[in-house]
Amino acid sequence: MSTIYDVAAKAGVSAKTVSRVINGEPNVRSKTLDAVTAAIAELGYRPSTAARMMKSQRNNVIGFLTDRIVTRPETVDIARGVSETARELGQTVLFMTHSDTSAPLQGLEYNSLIDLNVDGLIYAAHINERVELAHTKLACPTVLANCFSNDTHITSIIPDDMAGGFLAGQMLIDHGHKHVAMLNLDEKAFAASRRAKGFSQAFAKANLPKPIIRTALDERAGSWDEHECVPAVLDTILSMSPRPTALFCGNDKMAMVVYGLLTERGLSVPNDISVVGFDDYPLITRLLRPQLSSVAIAFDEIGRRAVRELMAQIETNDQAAVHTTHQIEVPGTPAPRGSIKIIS
Amino acid sequence: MSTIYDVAAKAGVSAKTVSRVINGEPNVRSKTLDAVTAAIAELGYRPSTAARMMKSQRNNVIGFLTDRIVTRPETVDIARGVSETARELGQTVLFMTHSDTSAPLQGLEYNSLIDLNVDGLIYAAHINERVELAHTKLACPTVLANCFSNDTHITSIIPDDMAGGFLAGQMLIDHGHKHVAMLNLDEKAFAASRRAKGFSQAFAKANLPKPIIRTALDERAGSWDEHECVPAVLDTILSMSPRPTALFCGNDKMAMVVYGLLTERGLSVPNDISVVGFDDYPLITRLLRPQLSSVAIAFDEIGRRAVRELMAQIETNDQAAVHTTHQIEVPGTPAPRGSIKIIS
DNA sequence: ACCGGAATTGACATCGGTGTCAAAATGTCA
DNA sequence: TGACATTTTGACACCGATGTCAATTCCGGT
Repeated sequence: MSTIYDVAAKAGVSAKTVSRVINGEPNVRSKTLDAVTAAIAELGYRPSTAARMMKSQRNNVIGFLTDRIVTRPETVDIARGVSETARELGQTVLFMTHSDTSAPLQGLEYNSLIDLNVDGLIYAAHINERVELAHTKLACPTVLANCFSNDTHITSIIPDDMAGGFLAGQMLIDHGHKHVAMLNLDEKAFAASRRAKGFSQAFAKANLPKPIIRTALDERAGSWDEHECVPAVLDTILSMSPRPTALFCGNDKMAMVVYGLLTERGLSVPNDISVVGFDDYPLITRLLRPQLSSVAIAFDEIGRRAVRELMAQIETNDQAAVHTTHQIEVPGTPAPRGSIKIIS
Repeated sequence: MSTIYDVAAKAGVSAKTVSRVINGEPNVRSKTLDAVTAAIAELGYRPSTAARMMKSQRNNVIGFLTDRIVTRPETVDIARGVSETARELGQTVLFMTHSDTSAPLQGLEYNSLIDLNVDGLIYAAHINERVELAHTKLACPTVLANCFSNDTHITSIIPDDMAGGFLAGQMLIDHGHKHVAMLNLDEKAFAASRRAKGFSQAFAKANLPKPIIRTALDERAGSWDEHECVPAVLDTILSMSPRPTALFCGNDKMAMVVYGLLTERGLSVPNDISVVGFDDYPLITRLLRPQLSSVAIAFDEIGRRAVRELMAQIETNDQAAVHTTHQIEVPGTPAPRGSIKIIS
């Protein structure tokens, strides 16, 4: 690999002048500029990032730390948004996944990122909930994505689950549904409870009866379980009278399970009952028959906002001040499809 | 951030001695060692990677470039394997996704990685097929994951699709199936054709009739299409006599669509017909009812092998030689579940 | 041709480490 | 205790870039 000195020698100028050309500084005679440019092209020269880093202290590298990458479309989409926006802003992203998820901003991977001298860090969780941060003083500017902290100094970008739940409800109301039920995830979880709340609000606002809301939580396992809880709760709902005309599931995965259960019970979607999911995960919503209606959360947009917020922090070099709103909510979009029947 | 000189001053030794301690070099008096260690601890000193990089030329960083990260469980699993193995070997991984997928080892992201001075590079494709490499001379040691090149100098780690297809066939044979059909992806694609070939071989080896193999390819779109092609081809297969007792789908996504189509036609899985997928993508195989039988490809293992091969290359510092086998095939595992009926 | 001020350019120090090699300290044995 | 081998340590150059500031060149105006 050729260095700035090779270029300087070849162009018959000093290293500093080459440096000027590279960085587009003014006050370089056009003849000199041409000679240097030619030498650079001829040698295939690229400035060493290492040396650059050492001087400037700024690396143009931001870290992206996530609690889980596997099977989590949320984090993948956030990562894509981060990656694209970072590219636009001339930043490089260093992706890492926590091996030990017990503490968000600690551990091997966190230290790796700090050691690599990232200018800033984005921490993304696979589920929108509050995280406990051990450090009171962070090692670098930090933005949270899809999770939040009670520390008001830290900016976080989260999906607007309440508005999302509202949209799901509105979608059903728009199709003429009046008596509906929700099959919720763990209602003690932040995101799930907010979705349920928004869902209810849509019906309240339309002066319709309060929807039935049930949780399919396995108390022991701490999560919903497609083998026992969901079938049981589903049967309870189906046996109600009047039977709800539509079912809002806590997320697309649960909706997928519900499709199978309804088929087993001889009920068809949407003729016998309409179904709505949440997340709009294409692998599920597009491949199910009929296609599943859902509410899309723009996780890539969450990633984009996170990068922009982070860069703003890095540039002002002042984490504490500036931000009046330290919690930014990104809205969702309704995606109505064949799984909702129109009731006239 | 404190530097090696701060530590040296605090410990009352020279910078070089501190350097010796950090790198665990021999010939340091234990008293000196203690003093330096204490000073390091007290100052919370961490060596600057930038400065280190500049000297050593080795960064302990490897690049991971992928053609697509979105909705592709394959690449995600490869990434996980890479990430974990790299950690074990003390390497840091720099993840990047191609913005322009036209050429595998070119473009903005490729240059970023090279500029950041990665010691080596892993290129992962979302589909196992041949890639055309523009460079004859690579900028750094490179290993391909889930794709391969005709250049025998380049090591590639790929799934054994043929053996996988064989396993799918064997799984059906073990359950007593004799007349079966395969609903294949694009048969001109490398992976798809190999799966079909392995599938046929299983029946040939068991002296059973050759399975029916059909492609659900939309010629214009260049890929299979769940709205027209799959239903049409499925109907053709279902109207055959004798009707096949089982259906091997080119991948799990197609199997998921087939579930919906069979339900629409009043057929139930597995009582009326058995279904097998490929990839064992948990989101699909576990959530469908009945759970989908599939063949799991250990993509994380592909990632692991890729890192190990890459490190071997970096250490011998000799890309061309050493490797007699430049193409390593990772086998799959059958995952039989409720979607296969036992025929006695 | 000469002068002053602005535009260009280059010498050199610097960033934070590591390699080299010589100097200093220590240990061993007669 | 002195001679010599061995261990331990530090001074200094260097990696490849950029910031500083002084030296040089260029230019128009007299």
